[in-house]
Order: sequence, then C-alpha cells, then structure tokens
Amino acid sequence: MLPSDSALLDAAAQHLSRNRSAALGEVARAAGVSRATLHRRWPTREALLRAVGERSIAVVDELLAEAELPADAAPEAFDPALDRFIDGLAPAIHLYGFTCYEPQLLADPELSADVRAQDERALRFFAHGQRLGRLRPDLPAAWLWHSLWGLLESAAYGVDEGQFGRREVRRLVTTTYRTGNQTESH
Amino acid sequence: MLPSDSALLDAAAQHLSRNRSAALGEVARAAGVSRATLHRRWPTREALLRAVGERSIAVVDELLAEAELPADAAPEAFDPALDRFIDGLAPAIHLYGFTCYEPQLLADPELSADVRAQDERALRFFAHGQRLGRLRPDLPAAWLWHSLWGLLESAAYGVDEGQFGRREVRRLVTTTYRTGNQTESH
DNA sequence: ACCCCGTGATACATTTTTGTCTCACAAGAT
DNA sequence: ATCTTGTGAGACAAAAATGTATCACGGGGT
Repeated sequence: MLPSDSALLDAAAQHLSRNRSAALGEVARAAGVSRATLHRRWPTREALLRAVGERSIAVVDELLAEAELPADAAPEAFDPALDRFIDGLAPAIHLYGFTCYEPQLLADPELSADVRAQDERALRFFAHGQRLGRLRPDLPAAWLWHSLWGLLESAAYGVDEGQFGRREVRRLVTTTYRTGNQTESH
Repeated sequence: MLPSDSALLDAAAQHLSRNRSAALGEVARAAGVSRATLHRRWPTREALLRAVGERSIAVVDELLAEAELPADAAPEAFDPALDRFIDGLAPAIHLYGFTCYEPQLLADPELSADVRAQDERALRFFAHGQRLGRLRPDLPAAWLWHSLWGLLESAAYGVDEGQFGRREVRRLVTTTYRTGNQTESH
C-alpha cells in the first residue's frame, strides 16, 4: 500500500517540521518511500516545500472558514468557535506550523502573499472576538493570533517529547490561552 | 572595530534563529565578518552551533539562578521572580530560543544532557510556583514551562515582523501567561 | 619606521546534497 | 498469461556547502 499524495505530504511535513534542513533522502525515508518517488511527485526541494506551504494554507483556511462568525453574531457564539478553531489547529500546526516562518517559503512571492492574506483573515477573526467582548481589547489582535500559534507549537513539541498526550493538547492550550497559568485568587 | 566573540556569537545566533539552515557565508555576512574569520573562531559548523547552544544554556541558567526562590519563600515572592525571569528571557529567546529544538545540537550527548538538566531545573521553579499557590496546580509543570517558551518565541517573531515593539513584549507575554487573553467577565 | 597580528579576499579540494537517468521488479488490470 | 504502471535501487553528473590554505593589506604597538 503506497501512501497517497496528501499522506506523503503529511509525513514529509512532519519530518521537516522537526528538522527543516533535513536532506531529501532523509525525508523520503521518514515518509516510507524512496527518494526517487519523492522526486517524481515534487521534482525539486523547492516544489516540495511549496506544496507543504500550500497545504498549510489550505488547511488553516478551511479552519478559519469554519470558525468565522457573521457580523451580527451573539457574543456567546464566539467561544465555541474559538474552541473548534483551536481543536482543528492543533494537529495542523504539528505538521505545518513551521511553514509561515520558513524563509525559503516566504521567498516565494505568491506563497508569501497567501500567508499575509491568511494572517489578515485570522486577525479579523480575533478582532471580532474583541468587539464581541470575549477577548481582551487591550492586546493587539496580532498578539491574540500569534500567542495562540506559539502555544500550539509548544504543545506540539511537548507531544513529540512525550511530555503530554495528544489528547491533553486541547485542554492545555485552551486553558492557558483563555485564562492563563496563574491561580485565580489574585 | 571588530566584534567580540560574544557579539559575534549573538549576531550569528540571531541570523540562525530565523534561518537554521543558512550557509556559513550568509551567517558571516550577517555578523559583519568574513567567512574566514568565522571559521577561525569556530572551525566547523558543528563547533559554531555548539557554541551557540552552550551560550544559550549559560544565559538561561543565569536567569534561572536569579529567579529561584528558597524553599521557605513567601508566596508573594514568586510573582516578581517570575516577572524578572520573563524579562530576562525575552531577549535571550530572541537569539537562542531555537537551540533546544535543533536536532543537530541535541545530537551532541553532552549538550543534550545539559538541555535536559536545565529543563528539570526550570520545572522545579514552576513546580515551586504551584506549591506556593501562584500557578495552577492542574496543569503539568512541563506545560507551565513550555507555554512560556512558546509565548516568548511568538513575541520574538512578532517583533521581527514589526508587529510589536520590543518594549511591548513583557506586557504581552506576562498578561497572556498569567491571566490569558479572555476578558475577565466570564 | 618597523614589525606583528588578525583580517578580508581568493583559490582550491572535499564532502554533501540535489537532480537526472536507467533498469529490474512487483502488483493490479485486462 | 500478458501488459501496464509505478516503485525501489543504484549509478551518475551538477550544484552547493564546507573545510583548508595562501597572500596582500592595514591598524596598533614597539
């Protein structure tokens, strides 16, 4: 049974996410295929990286689409939307979280533009949460977005290290993101 | 005026932190020296990476030493200690935050052992905060540590992107880490 | 003025990575 | 049974990165 294109991409991304400078032979081995096969589907390293980046954007875009609320949504609707968003984002960032930092990807003007556009879309979601009174208005929307990303990456790292189970990620990230790590009696 | 060893290391680390697979010539140029000079001080890429890793550990160890509290410390002493820790960590992670993920560094048994030892030391600090009743007892100490690291990395990234000023980092990270991004009226 | 030291520049060999090609082989379709 | 299709393995060349050596130059100290 050969892995499908997307499974191959996921496996490659998973390995690259922990070693961005891994040689293609190493990536292929981690994905369970030969270097020749990897090469047939993505002729160059650049093409592979680009495919990873495009998938990253596609996955997160879909999650954003599910999370976004109508302009007249009730404030109570935001919290479950954010929950779903975090839930879907956790495994995605495990695989594709590194793409938006990768200078080799940001060098591609088209991909770079897509990343920026997605960033703005995410920012609108978080700004909406602020307008609805659910997220702190005194923090920049960009930070509401980046901090979530950072927590998810930390959690993914901890999972890789065996420090927490994949099931715990949702609780850890959600708790810290929403109410912080301090006890409430302050 | 030639940069000192530590300044050179900082400059190299800053560039490597945003492009872990940068060629040595690129690193040298970013540090303002020739490839030959870089090579004279750290004969191989591995040696340079190792020096970066060792400096990372030294810097964070010093911050930990300043943060640690005596076993009989009053609970009120923890919060300012954490503040100082975050404050000192912010610029350090900007330069050296990537080292503890870098597989090329973790391949070195000695450095890897140092990283683990430092991790345990940090864990003790956070567990102490839990015993003192300042940090949530229902989260793993490892998460209290990793989540701080992740927030600091996110903030460093945002600073690089020009989204927040260096001065804002302390407030952003501290706020989110302590009390989260949600409004308090929940 | 002279010497020393470290630097930048350059050239070069070596190693690693990448990209291309060929071929034997196995699974699945016909 | 045969054919098709895509794979793994390997050889190979090209490119990139790395490590080594040499040399001219310039500032600082004597």
